[in-house]
Amino acid sequence: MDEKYFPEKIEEKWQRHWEASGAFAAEATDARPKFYCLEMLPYPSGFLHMGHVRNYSIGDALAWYKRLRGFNVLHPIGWDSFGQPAEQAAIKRGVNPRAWTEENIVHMRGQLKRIGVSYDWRREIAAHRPEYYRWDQWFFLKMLEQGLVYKKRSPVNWCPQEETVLSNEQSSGGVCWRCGAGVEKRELEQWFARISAYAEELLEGMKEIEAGWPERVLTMQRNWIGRSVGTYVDFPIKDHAGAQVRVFTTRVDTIYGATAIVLAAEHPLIGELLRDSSLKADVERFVERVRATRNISAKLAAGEEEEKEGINTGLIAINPFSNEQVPVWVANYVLMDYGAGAVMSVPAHDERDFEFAQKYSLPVRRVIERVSYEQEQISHDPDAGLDQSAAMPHAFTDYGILVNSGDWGGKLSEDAITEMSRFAEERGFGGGAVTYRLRDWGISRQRFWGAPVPVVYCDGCGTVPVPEADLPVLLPENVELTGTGQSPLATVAEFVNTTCPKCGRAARRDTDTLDTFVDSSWYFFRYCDPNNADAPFDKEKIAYWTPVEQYIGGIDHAVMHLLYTRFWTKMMRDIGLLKFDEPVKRLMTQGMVTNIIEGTNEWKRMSKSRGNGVDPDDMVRIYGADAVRLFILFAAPPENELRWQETGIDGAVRFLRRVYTFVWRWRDALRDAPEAAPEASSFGDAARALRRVTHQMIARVTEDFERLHLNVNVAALMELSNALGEFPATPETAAPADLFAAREALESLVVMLAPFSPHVAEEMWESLGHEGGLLGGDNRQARWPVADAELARKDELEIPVQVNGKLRARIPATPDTPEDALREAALADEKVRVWIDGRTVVKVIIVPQRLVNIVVR
RNA sequence: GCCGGAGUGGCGAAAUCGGUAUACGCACUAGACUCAAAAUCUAGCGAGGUCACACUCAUGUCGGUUCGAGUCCGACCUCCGGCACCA
Repeated sequence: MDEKYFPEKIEEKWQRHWEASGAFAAEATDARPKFYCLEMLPYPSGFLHMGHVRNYSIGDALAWYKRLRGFNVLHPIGWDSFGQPAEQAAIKRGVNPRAWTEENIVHMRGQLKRIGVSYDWRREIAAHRPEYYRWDQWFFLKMLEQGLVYKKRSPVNWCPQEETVLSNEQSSGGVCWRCGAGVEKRELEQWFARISAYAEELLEGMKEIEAGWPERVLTMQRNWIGRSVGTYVDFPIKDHAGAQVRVFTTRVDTIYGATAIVLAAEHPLIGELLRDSSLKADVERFVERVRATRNISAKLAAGEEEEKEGINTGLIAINPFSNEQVPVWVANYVLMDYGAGAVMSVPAHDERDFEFAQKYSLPVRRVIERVSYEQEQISHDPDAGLDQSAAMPHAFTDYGILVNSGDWGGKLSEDAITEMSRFAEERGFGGGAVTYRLRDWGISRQRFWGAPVPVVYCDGCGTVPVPEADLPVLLPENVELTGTGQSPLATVAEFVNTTCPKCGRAARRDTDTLDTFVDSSWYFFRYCDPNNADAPFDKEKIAYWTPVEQYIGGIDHAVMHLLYTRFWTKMMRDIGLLKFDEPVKRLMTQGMVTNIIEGTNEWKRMSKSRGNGVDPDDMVRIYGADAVRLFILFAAPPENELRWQETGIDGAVRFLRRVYTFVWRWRDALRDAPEAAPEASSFGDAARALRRVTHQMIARVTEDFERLHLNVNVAALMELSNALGEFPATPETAAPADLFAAREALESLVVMLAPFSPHVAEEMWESLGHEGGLLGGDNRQARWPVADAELARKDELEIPVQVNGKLRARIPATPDTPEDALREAALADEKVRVWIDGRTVVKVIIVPQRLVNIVVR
């Protein structure tokens, strides 16, 4: 140990020590309790940014804490190394995506090591390596076998910028999740994973993780799944024997108000039923126009709503409840892929139908009234007192009481919905139904830099899965990438042309690759057994390590990665690979790291293009990794936005330097400190006070670690350091009991500092006379200090005294002062007397060890 | 529009249960050391009020419950995030 704190020297030394001693290596054979601490794996863009540093500092603090508490901690890292940026770099700059990716990984791995994150580097994985992606392909085949993956032609989201299909989750809000371009609709044949089959379970499963996941992530997933309970009703079509239109509604109670049936433009019945109609041409022209405008959702992205447009098909549907005849329309506001692709239009009770009816002068018929006293009275004669001629200014969408609804009049909406639904079922023209907004996950991409879809097309045998033994289907080298919107693999004859695994004749390979979110859906299972060549992982090993105790990452994956991985886990359970339902017990979503944009007062996420980025390497060079990490964890609670202010790092450096100086000053004297705690009576007031703070802070840091209140933890460490600074004994004059108290405080401080600033903590620990490091080779033990509640207890208290809830005085007491004595002392206090003299004391409330409140009148 | 979350000093923030509001840090001010600066150390730092006390006010606003509310309940305001023709 040098006299002065030189981070660069210390940090290099301990990084080497950790690597050489395997300090962070974990095995599934360990007898200690396990803890799986996971951070979202980075995309190897080439450079670590402050958001990464924050993410990994949070995870690392927890990993260190758990290790020091005696847990066997799995803390791995890897690379989400397939994906667009590599391909874009290839197209724009002609680089080789594999070489580009590998170089980036090398650079970023170096950066991570310089920050000193405690990963078990032996477990490092990268999605773009065949040893990894062959298992993506393996899962694909398993799912194909189970019918959980299928191919279908349908309108899909197309990013014109990246020239590929996107899933619904990746085009949420009408824009590409990565590049922000407005997404178009295209009709294409694509592979889908049947996530919708798990909609109910994904919703139900949230109960299990509710306590450990942030409310907003659960809410976002709940909304995304979009469960909706309603009724479907079949409307027969007049003059077309057997033909009928199915509609879905959550408000079957309003069905007597239906004045039209409205179909989505893509509805299959349109072509079928209009064959002989004179309106055929008009309707078809309209349908074409709607489809064309749907291709551009940039408007949608801007939050604009399209104007409702429709056309009457001339067809007539019959309301099975009222037998009324209503016209069948086609309109742009009805979506084909939700519910039944058709709705009953009830202008009086639905805003959208109302707007549509206004435009096309469709009748508005009120069938629900607000429940009021008057309505109660007329409920025997439901249609009495209704002014049907009165124009409604807008739709009435609340529940209420049915009117003008045949035999159902007078019923409350809630009851009518249940009863009418049952009625429809009994009569065979409908029934209760649950629909979900969640649609299947499109997993094929027209891109090069991904895992090839392991499927072969044969003229004789059709679609043939690649046999497991032939995996991996290798991504070819040296492919020219032009970015034309075609799957680049289609241009590689040696790749495309193959033989059919079934009949052996010439056949063609599928030229799409898998969504990178497939890679990230199961990567943390692979960490448990990263080199397995026979299976994605050994079942026993993942049974030991998973589920993940704590997952840490950005909120941006709330309904992408975090939904897919839950689905993937359930799928793996169903094919017998594991035995639980939810992969992640606790989730923490860290806040953004922002920096001010020069010349403004706007704080925005750090980014190179905005010019407000801060390079972690620079910060480490100037302040040291320990100070940077400490500052990041101290500056704000982990889930809040963190505004980058470099003056704050100075504070962190000052604190580390102060602690370092304490160690330097005391280290020699402490060698003479007694091993065991001396008699209680031998401690002086100052030593007792120091021990009190020490044990109070141990208790606080330990509790707050469980809640990840890391910023408060750092504050507690600073308080402990302040207490050490105020300790009047000096190394030269200290009595044995003083030395004991000082060592206890200093060692507790050093150990508790390790999760935040591990290098300097190791250095100080060594300097205090300990060998082998904090996680010590053969000497693996739980070094986290244990709080002694007795020692933490104050022996002299100042009890606040309130009069009518207002603070008026403080009286001295001890923890065992009896209540009677407290009451007496409070009532006798001079300052209190001023407020109670001449009044009647009604009662005195005493909260033991906390306060006295005198109630007077 | 619907669904979530949050409003506390100049700033980042703290306050398991309702029990001394503002811990810890940053910035700032003054002092010590120094020829000087930096670094370090010491002290101060919610607002009003006072020589100093006392006292009054203060956790977005208004009301309620309670001996006592940053914390619980009701209404409202503002900000942030998500979804968005989902029938």
